[in-house]
Amino acid sequence: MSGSSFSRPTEGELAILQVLWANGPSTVRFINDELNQEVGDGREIGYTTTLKLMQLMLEKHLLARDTSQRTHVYRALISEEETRQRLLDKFVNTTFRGSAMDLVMQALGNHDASQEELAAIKALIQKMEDEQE
Amino acid sequence: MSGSSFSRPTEGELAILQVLWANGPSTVRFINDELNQEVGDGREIGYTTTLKLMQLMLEKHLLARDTSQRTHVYRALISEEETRQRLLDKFVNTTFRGSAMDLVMQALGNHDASQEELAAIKALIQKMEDEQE
DNA sequence: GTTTTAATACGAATTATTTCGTAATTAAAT
DNA sequence: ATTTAATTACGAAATAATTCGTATTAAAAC
Repeated sequence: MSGSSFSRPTEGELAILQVLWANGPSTVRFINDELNQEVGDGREIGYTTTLKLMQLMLEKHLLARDTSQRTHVYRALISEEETRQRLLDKFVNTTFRGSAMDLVMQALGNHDASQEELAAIKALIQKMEDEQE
Repeated sequence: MSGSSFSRPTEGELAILQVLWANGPSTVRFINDELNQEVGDGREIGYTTTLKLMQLMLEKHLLARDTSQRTHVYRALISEEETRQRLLDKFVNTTFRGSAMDLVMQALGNHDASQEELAAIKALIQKMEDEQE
């Protein structure tokens, strides 16, 4: 299991995947709109820029598309879960020298967690401790 | 506080910073050796490649150097803590849609944590709950 | 049916990052 | 002193990622 070989998505590719994961199969137009309405500096991403990137992602087998209609509908070929895990592993290695715990501690320490969130984490830890024996 | 403006280090730059953070001020030779001895594919990073990158980092004010000796000694101008936090924020936003808790849960879930590590996290959570009131 | 609008395809320019070759310089070794 | 080895400086090539212009085509509006 898990020996696949798709390249890690770049930042731009990831942004597109996020839209697809959040909204399901979508057109280039929709994705480009979504990317642009993320309030920011004012920089606009051109339509053909998004189109080109998605066409490249198609070649890399990150996406597939339905071309039965004139307006093509794209969908993600990799899951959010798998991608997150892959990027997380990489991030832990490069930024936290491989220590996932250091990352957890820092992520916890610098964000206000709600009561519920803390409870969820405690529950997970409890479960891990139970399984540990 | 904290409104500084250094650019996020690239992957290559980060690797160099890691060596400097771990070993303190170092020469190009030492850093290049460290980077290469990370067992891997066999790809060797050339000495001048590392040198050039470090010279560029100098211009970006990521590093400073002591040129009193023929062999220059470089040191990091940004802290590991600050850099980790900056990269972590970015990573949470791009990969976990801003949810640090999602990241924590996934990082916890996919690594075997030792008893001590779990205890440390529990202690931190306890502290946060106490402070929450 | 003609015009307008919107989509795709594709090449190429731009920008960022990494890589290295070569020359010049300095120190060390012989 | 001369040779050898190591270092810095610097330009430029190679690679990766992003961006966009323009031509073409298909549908929709008129």
